[in-house]
Amino acid sequence: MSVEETPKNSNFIRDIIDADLASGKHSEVVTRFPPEPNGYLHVGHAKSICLNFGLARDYKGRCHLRFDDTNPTKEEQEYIDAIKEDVKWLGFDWGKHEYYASDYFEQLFDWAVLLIKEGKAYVDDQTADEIRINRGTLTEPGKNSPCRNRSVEENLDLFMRMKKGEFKNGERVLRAKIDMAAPNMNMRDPVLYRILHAEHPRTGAKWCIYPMYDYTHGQSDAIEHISHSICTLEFQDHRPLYDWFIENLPVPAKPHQYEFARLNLTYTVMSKRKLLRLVQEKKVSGWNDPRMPTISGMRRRGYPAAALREFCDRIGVAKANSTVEFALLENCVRDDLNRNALRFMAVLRPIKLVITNYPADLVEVFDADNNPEDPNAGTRKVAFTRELYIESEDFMENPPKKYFRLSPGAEVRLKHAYYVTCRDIVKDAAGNVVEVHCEYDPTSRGGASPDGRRVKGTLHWVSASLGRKAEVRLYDHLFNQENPDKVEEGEDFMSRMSPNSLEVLTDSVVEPALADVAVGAPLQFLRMGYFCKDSDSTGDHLVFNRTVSLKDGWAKVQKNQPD
RNA sequence: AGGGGCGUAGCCAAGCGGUAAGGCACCUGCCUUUGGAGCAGGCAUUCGUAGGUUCGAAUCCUCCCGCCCCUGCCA
Repeated sequence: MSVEETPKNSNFIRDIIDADLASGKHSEVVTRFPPEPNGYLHVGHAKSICLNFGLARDYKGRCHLRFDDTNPTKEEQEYIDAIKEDVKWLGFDWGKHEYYASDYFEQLFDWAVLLIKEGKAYVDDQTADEIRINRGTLTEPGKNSPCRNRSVEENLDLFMRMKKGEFKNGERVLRAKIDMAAPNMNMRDPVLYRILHAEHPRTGAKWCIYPMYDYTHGQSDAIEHISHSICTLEFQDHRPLYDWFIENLPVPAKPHQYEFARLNLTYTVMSKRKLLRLVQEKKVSGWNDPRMPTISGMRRRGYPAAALREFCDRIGVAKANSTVEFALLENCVRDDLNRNALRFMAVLRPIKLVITNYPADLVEVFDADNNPEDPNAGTRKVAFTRELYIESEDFMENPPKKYFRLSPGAEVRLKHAYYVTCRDIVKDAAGNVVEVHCEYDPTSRGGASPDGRRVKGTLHWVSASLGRKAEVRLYDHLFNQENPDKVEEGEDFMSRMSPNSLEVLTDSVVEPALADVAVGAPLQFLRMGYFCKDSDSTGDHLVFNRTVSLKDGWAKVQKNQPD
């Protein structure tokens, strides 16, 4: 790279790291991705994963995977397993650096005892309501707890008894003694420990008091010697508290927290709480429903991991709240799939096409390229017969201007095969066209004619007798407006769910070779979009998910035409 | 005057005192056995607003305006 060239992924965090490395403040970069295992990861987490692991990769440092498991009432082993699978699938490797905040419970407890001994923490007997009321408001200072000046001995005794399980949930908490009048609410004697008689996925019944996030995160960073602790904007106000613990405890390192704006995407919601509701209220089939913005949903939908990584690179990292258009994500997906998806022909909504001058018993086999973008992808054989299926939208009895597909008298090319001209149509009693009768030009074999005449329309097709039946699932946005949270008084995002987010086609017909493709492998159904075989497929029932449609130039032509 | 942040094109986003990168979207052409892909071109006289400093300001200073976050024993 030439010196005057700007690094393409420049962002403020890289600037900070460059400065820290140059000044000698740090000699290596150690980051961490710290999910709470209370739900599945979504594309917003992908941004954080790519940022943290990407920094570690580029600066030859390391990135830890650390589960923030301090609240056993919400966390589950299922989520831990799913998170690990998703990070791996995204293409990142934490090596041996898999940690849990719960690994540090003992140390955190000892440090809490130290704070008590130094008069910097106290046990509070107030109820949750009393604590809330006495915290004050944004414009008024809080009131000191009546327990604030307990003796060290009494605090120690009470805290030990909390640990031993002598009190019920909510009866007491341990609080830091900082400043009830601080303008930053986080500094008004924050709670360090609460009593939770709950089984923890990893520590079982060992503890009945659990540390709060604020008391846990920075110290965990320090224990792991994290150099740059990166989190989202809403934690900016917590940074003074993060620093307070680092300054007041004998921690082995002094990590620093930096904040960036979380990802928002149009036409979807991005909070685990809301996604959990969609799952619990059965609005979707599960966390990995292909319509979900979860990493597992996108994987099942057929989004390549590389496309997600590319997306995260392209959106950048900054501090301004922003909402990225879904179209950018789709562009990344198409860009990857165009290069890598194997092409096949599949007729989603079939209508029969009969070639009246083609022998009834003849089967011709043509070579079809598997990927015109990649000569190394080779070719496959496709069988051509007198009766075929074509896409019903590829025939119009009374076509509008610029429609260059099939219509009475019009000639089109059947991809890889022959030119055919529509000579007749057959309708049912209701007047619907059920068959299109054509004549083919034997000299156009392979898809080009000796006279070089121009045939603009090219249609995909599947042999009626040799094709396989298939179910095809078409997906659209889960929500019908860009920002699902922008609702009237008394409504919430659930009221903006789209009724058209899933369309199931049960009469599709596909090339027989599609029976053998692997679940999840990237496919393009010519002219229709990118697809992948779904895990619901069985030996005799094929199911395909539409990953994303192809860009539709015809739709644009129609849109820009008056009438 | 409660505190903390942020305002560069329709959407992201570089830029860090020397005269507005890049991507997506959109628009034009060309090309095409996918109306896909590809190729070429277009798209901010101006950086929330108003002043100031300077030979020179998106970059520095001041005022104002707008938006986001914070009163869990969630993270």
